[in-house]
Amino acid sequence: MSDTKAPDASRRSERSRRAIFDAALALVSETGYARTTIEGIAARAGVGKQTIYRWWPSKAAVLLDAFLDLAARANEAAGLDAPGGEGAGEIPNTGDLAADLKYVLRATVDEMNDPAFDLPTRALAAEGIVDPELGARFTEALLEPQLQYYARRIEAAQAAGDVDPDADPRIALELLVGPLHHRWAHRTLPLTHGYADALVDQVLRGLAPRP
Amino acid sequence: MSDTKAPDASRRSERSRRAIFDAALALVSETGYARTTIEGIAARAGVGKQTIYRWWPSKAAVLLDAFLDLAARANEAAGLDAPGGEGAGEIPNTGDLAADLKYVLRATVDEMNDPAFDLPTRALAAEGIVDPELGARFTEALLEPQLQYYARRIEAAQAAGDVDPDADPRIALELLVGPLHHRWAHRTLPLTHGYADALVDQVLRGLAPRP
DNA sequence: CCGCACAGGCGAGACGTACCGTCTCGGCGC
DNA sequence: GCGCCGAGACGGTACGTCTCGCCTGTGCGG
Repeated sequence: MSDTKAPDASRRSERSRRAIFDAALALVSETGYARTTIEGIAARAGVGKQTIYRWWPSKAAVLLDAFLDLAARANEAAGLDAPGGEGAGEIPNTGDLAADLKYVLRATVDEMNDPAFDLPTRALAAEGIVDPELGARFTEALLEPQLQYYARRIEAAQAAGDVDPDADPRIALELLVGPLHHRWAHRTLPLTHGYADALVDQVLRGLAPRP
Repeated sequence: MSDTKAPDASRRSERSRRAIFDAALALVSETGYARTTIEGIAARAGVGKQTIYRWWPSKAAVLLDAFLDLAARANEAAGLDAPGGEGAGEIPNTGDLAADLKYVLRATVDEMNDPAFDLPTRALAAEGIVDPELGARFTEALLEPQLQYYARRIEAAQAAGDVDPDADPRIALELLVGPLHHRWAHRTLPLTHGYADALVDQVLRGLAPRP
């Protein structure tokens, strides 16, 4: 109904799929997203253009899948659930909420300052802002799982009595992540570890249990 | 040195400049930013392509200037001076900080839910995320003046003893604006007046003066 | 203060290039 | 042998540059 024809996924070439991901990520990091073309990806991957058009609706969709594949493989290679990277994992719970959050936010700051992560992420975020469908996939597959880690850590802190049980964990988590993304997106001020720490301290003050 | 040739701005046609702004804004709101082309703007404005390429480096730069021009004229029409935000002005100071902030954040929520504001802003924000030079102009001319309104209102609250004098107004303001932009950009959850209110309440709890 | 001369911005559109998205081939692997 | 594959031709669109005369604002000389 929606598509006039559906390709047979069971006969899909895994070799081509991976080659397209590699080529896409390489071209974006080398020449930038804007100058990366589908024809260029196809040529670099040694693949026919139709093979890309058959499986993806847009250049951004290719890059998103390439990014997800990269994250999945990174997670897998990292063994189990060692935290830190963008594939990331659960937020540590040492019992010191402030320290745990600072650890994670500092890691996020480092990622945002790393061009290898920064450039493709900017391309995807920008496309997602304008294209609701792609943005939904981006949010669902990459952003929201990340946010849930914060939610669970904050709920654990509530259970431990470190955070006001009446506080909304969702708002709390957005208070941590929103300002960081804001500085990153609009480049208003530099992203430093000191900023991450100050942010955590200020937010936590508002989350303290009431007497 | 930077440009091989600099056009003579004193001989510039004001009529063409305005026609280009009008055409750009009309086309973006009618057909969307992605489908808006420089050739289309030129044709709609009754202007040669070269006239656009002579004065602007990119489609996004045209739209940014058109947006700024629109804001400037709106401000002018709104009465006095007070340069800065698109329609905005100084944040009211009724003595009730929470109420004042909720008023402004609710207005921001309304703007973000208004397609006439939402669509072109998304286009500019997306372009600014990817293009540092355009992003800097966007931030400098539109975003930062807006943020300064918050800074001044928060500093006034500090002077009045409603906010901890040790709190950093910059971080405080990002705590208000960051989460809002985050929801807007990534469409994670709906933007409502209730959310704006909850945000203000939570942030203000962390800003209360200490005993 | 006026009118003439001209540099240069103007509308229009031709031009070569790049990439789009579609389509059509054999060929080859599942 | 079905259908995905690599390869690439194809028409279409928009890019950014360029080349026309036309026309207008600026500045000079009277």
